[in-house]
Order: sequence, then C-alpha cells, then structure tokens
Amino acid sequence: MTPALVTRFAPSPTGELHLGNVRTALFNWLLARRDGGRFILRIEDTDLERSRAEHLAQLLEDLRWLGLDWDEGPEVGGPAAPYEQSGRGPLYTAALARLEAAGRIYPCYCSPLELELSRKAQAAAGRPPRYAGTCRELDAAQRAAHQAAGRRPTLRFRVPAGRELVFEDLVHGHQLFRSDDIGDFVVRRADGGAAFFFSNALDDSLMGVSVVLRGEDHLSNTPRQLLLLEALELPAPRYGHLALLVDAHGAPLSKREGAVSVRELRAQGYLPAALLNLLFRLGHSSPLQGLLDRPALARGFDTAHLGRAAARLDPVQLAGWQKEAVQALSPQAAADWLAPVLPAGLDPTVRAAFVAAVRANVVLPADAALWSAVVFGEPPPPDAAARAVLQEAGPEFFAAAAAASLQHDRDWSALAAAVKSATGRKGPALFKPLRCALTGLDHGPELAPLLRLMPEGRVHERLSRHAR
RNA sequence: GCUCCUUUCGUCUAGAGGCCCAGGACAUAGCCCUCUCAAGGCUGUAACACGGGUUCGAAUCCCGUAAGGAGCGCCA
Repeated sequence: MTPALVTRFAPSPTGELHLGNVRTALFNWLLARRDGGRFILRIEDTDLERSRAEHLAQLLEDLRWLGLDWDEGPEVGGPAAPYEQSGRGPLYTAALARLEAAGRIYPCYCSPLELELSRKAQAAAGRPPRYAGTCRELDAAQRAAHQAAGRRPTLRFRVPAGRELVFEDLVHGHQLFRSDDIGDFVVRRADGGAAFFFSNALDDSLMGVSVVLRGEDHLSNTPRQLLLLEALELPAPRYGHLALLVDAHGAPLSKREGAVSVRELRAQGYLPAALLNLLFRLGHSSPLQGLLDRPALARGFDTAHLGRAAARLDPVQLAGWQKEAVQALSPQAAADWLAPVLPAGLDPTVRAAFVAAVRANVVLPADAALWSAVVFGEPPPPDAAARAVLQEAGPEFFAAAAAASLQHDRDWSALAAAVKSATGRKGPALFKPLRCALTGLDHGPELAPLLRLMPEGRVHERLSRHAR
C-alpha cells in the first residue's frame, strides 16, 4: 500500500495572514484533500518575541473562514502533538543530543557583533558572507575558557565538505547544490531555542509530512535541511517550491501593501470563494473554467501545473472572482452577506426582495449600502451626470411626474405610463430623468422592484423636489 | 560579491520541436438585449524579453545578454 499523503502549513503567528501565505496553505490543503491524505497545521512560534496569542487565534479563525480545515493541529490534536513548536522543546533537545553524539554539531562562541564584522569583511573582499568557521575546531580548553568568560554559545551544524546535494523539486525539477557553498549554520540559538532550519525540518519528518509545498525563498535553503535530516537518519519530504506572489506593481508582497491581509479583505466583504478561486489560478493553471467550490478545486489541483514565474496579485482579477462569487450565492447567503449594510430589523421578505433586485450590481457590501440608502433612507445628492439630466427635463416634467405619482405610488410601469401620456416623452427621455430624481444616479438596478420596496409617499416626495 | 530561481496578450495562464502567422480566462473595445447601469449573449484588439546557435523545422533544446526575484542571519 502506498503511504498516505501528508501535507502541512506551518505559519508563524507574528502578524496577519496574507494572501501569499494563504495560497501556500491552500495548495497544501488541496493536495491533501485531493488524494485523501492528511493536512497538518503546525504553529512555528519559536520566536517568543514576536509570536502573539491573538495572532494565533486570528490565524485559526481566518483559515476556518476560508474553509481550510486541518486534520491535525491546534485545537484538534493528533498523534504528533503538540503542534505548537513552543511546546516541542524536548524533541529538539533529544535530536540535538543525537547530533552532538555523532559529532555533527559544535558550540560557537562568536558574538553577533563579531559575526557581523566578519560578514562585512567577507563582502568587502568579494566573498560570500558565510560563517568563517572560527569555532569549528576549538578544543576543550578553549571552550572552557569561553564558558568561564560567561559566553553563551550557539550550536552550529558541521556542514561536510565536498558534498553534492541533489533533489527533485516538484516545481523546478532536478536541483543540485554544493555543500562547499554552505557555511556552518546555527541549529540552536544562544537562548536555547531551536533555529528555524532545524525545527522546521525535524518537525516535518517527525510528523510524517510527505510533501512540502512552500515559498521559493526556501529553495536555496533546502540543502541544509536535507543535510540535517540525513545526519539524523530521518526521511525527508518531497519539496515543491512555489513562485512568490508579487503585488499589483510587481514588487514583492509585504506588509506595507495593506489590502492583502485576509482579515481586511474579509472585513471589506470579499467572499472565501473569490479568494480561493483567485489563488487557485495564481501560479497554478487548470483547464477548469469558472467559479469552483472547494471539492472541485481539490479535484482540479495538480502539482504538474504549478508555474515557476512569480505571479502578480491583480485587484481587478480579485474583483472578477468576487463578482462570480456574489452571483453564485444562494438567495439566503446573499441576504446574510448584505445584512450588515441593511437597516436593522428589516422584514425578511423585504430584505430578500431588495437583495434580489440589487445583487447583480453589487461587488462588495458597500455597493449595496448605496442602494439601501436609496430605497430605505436618503440617497446621496445627485451627481453631475444626474444633475444634467434633471435640468434638461425641467420643472414642468417633474410637476407632471409628481402629480402622476399620487395615483401610482410605488408602481413603476403605471407611473411611467402616466408620465408618458402627460408629458409626451418616451424612451430614455422619459425614464432617465425619473431615475435620476428617484435615485440621484443615472444608472443602477431596475427601478420597478426598487420602487415597490420604498415607503409610501417617498416617490412623490422625490419627484416633487424637482418640480420647484 | 557568490549560489540559485524566473521571463508568452494589460493581468493570470495554455503550450513539454512540427497540431501555434500561439489557445483560454479576467480586463478592455464594439454589437445584441434593455428605461440606465450591471448581469447575460456575440465579435474584436492584444504576447513568445533580446542576441546567437542546434535542427529540414524552435515559444518549446543549448549558450550568452538584459531585467526581476530569492538565499548566503542567534528571522521564520
């Protein structure tokens, strides 16, 4: 039997989840779901300084909102618990002891300042800024002297010389790196905490992760992790390095580009389906067209179709998927989605009618808020285009319209017919001024359903305003 | 600086030597529908970074160049 496919998402709770991370999570999730495998959520909170409990809570909530559920991880547990690295110290200590016994690591007493200076000197000499190996061959007496001086050492991995590290990347194919290009790296910090390369690779192996889809920024670090796992005699997962996501201007995604955090997008009213469908096609292609639900996305996911070039996050494409997602909402879901911008305590039947009338014109709830104001409250003052139309029609037109509206309140076709016979206007010359007077805009959803929902007398009031 | 990665319409991408004077989606333009807008339908504009090879034949293979990115951290 083939071993089950196990993927994972391993964020660190140091900030808000952004679309780049979500895409990584999504791809791993899709892969597991497609193959009936397991999806693990592991929290890399070894940086106590920056990891925050509220970030973790938000992270879990954001993932659940998106529908990316995990089979093992925080709040659900699993055979490899705990799933927060902050609770896995003993595992790291044990693995470090094995490396120590095998002579694969050594204490390094260099201070951050010394290392910084060393890197600068190397850069100035045109050499790669790598660890110089200062503490590599210290004898017992030298170590004792450093200890006596009160220095707290880091532990470094002794990178073997002359090795070629080879692996098959799921995205980039055959990869070859030379160990001679890699300096001895830190596996345990001076404060006793496990370093990223170490804990990350160890946990993947310990948790039985079989495929790791991660950002391309880890590609050239992969040989270190391979070396580590080899020294530990642990199996390595297969890696696939995803091209990075860049912002609308082609610059790397960063915190300063505000609108990419999931929380913000959610607050603006973007739907999970829109985000998921956009991300599914960023750096991944599929012959499948149109809006797909999560099971369909999973069925259509294929690592063979992961792209190698950086993908640009285009707000216009996001809006496109959002439109599709809005159109695909059930009437009830659409009503729930728009509820926050509608008057409180609105009759459910009225609410449903309003949502049905307006939804084709709505991308975000803020768009519906405008029509809500038009129907249930006070519309914004006419814009320039509407003012021009109002002026062209003139007060006599609206006097006739206002008079007609007394007989035909909230009945659009009857009202229009009456105004038509009273004024002789027809077509756009008839409808446009009425629309502008009623809504303040020269465009928008069909008027008939909108008028039916308005309070009694409101139509007359708005038409009268322009009768002078 | 060194190592590695990347480069097809505005954007996301298809394309794994002839099926490609390059296909789809979003955006955009026009038309239809229509009281307007949106939605929907139809039609159109628009791309192989550049230069050399290899080959009967290259978007696809090789080599350079350019541009962008990543890594080389006691950050994850």
